[in-house]
Amino acid sequence: MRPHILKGFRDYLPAEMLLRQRIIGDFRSLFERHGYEPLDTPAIEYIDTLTGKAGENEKLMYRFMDAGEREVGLRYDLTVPLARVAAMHQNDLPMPFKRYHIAPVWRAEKPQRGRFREFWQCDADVVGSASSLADTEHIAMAVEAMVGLGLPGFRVRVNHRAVLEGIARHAGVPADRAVGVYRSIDKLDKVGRDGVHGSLVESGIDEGAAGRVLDLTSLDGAPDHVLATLRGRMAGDEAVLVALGHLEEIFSAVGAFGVPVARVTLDLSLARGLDYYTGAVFEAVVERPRVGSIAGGGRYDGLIGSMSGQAVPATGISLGLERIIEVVREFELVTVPTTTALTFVAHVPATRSAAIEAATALRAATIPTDLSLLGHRGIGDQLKYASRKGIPLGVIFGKDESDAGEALVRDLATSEQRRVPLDGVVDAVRDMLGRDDGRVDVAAVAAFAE
RNA sequence: GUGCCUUUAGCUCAAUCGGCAGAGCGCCGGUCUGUGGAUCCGGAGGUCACGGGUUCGAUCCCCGUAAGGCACCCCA
Repeated sequence: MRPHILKGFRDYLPAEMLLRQRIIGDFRSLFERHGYEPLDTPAIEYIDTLTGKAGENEKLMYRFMDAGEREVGLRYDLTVPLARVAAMHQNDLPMPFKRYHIAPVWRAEKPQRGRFREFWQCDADVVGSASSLADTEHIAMAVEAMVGLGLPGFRVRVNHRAVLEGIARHAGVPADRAVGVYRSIDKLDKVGRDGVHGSLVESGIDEGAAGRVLDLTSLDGAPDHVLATLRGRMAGDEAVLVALGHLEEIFSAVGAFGVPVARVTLDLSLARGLDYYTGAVFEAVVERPRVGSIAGGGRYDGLIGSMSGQAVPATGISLGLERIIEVVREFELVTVPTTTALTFVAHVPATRSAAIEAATALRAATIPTDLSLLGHRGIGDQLKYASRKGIPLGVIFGKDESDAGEALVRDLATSEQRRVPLDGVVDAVRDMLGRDDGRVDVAAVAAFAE
């Protein structure tokens, strides 16, 4: 049988893994810095748990029967499993419960750049708080994640489901047509006013309603100004006024988190697909490369209650690892070492024991050390191998030095070399690594001023 | 899921208007007699994605499959 890999699934070779792990590590520390706790859940859930939440997207769900005739599915996102956990463990989780979850999810999409059938999401959610502060913190964390990596040109668009519903209602769109309307106006960016108008009319919305929807959703300007305008137009619609209040709180508080405020915009055309959203929704996008949204999220106050029977408010954000990596690659924002070792211990047959002992001492000192497996070949070949792998330092056990109870510590990039006694190897290595530990080198962060 | 494009050595790409496929880089070996990334010499490696068809003969034409990509749909 010839080796094969499924469409939309990938192997991650070491060079790729080192970059992925670096970024995952960044996100994990970001989440923990904000007081979120780790959670993991099974890849597979009962199909009942997964269905009825994501609307039309469910056609992309991997579902099958397990060997015990149970109908199961691969998780489609990390939010539904969280809701299940929250519903099952309510009494064990002090509310508000803040958790992060970094793990793969599966969707049977047609693959494209930045779009895979197996991909990783990095989620942070708060369960048990209806406060807009939770939503704001998530937006701020998304911005911080992107600023931290130096992503140029990203924007976070923010909207509110109830505002969207209010707009449709005020425009005179029949309730059963509202979802189609959201879908159309979501493309405002892409197809423009005329395009949206056309598709609205085509879907059976009358000209007047289509015009009113467009007038409201394309309101432009500073968020507080737009929100004030909407307040005037929607006076008397209590649900909308409450929602507008939430948006006002978000926009007035986000600056205090230290994020560049210009990156966060109110966009009344933003709809977002997943059916479970009930409140504020957000999405982060970049113009280049064209990989769609790189993060998204929102409030879903009804989801947990649909499983436990007890209403629990919740909100969260999801960072799309693969798409963010696409941007990082496009602009070469992060360089990671090509290998894990910082030193390479070379030796010849006569010095093998001394080399093993030195490697053991280096490892005990927590310096990642590659003990040469090429001791039967010349020192030159061994150093060639080490430098090809990108290991910064070589520790060389030649016959002469070894007889004198010494070894050579060599900087493989500059060829600078020190002869040190055996018990001084660890210190010499530490010292030479100190100047350039060969590790992370984050490129200069792009300017975010606007 | 729909439409279109792509698929030649490990990588990036040539060529053959249907007649036994090439380069650069990389890789392996040697040279350079304890230490490399240079030079020089030599070498391995391709069922031209896979399966069928047309043809005396197909990598090149036709059909199908797979993977990658673009648009749509949707989305991280």
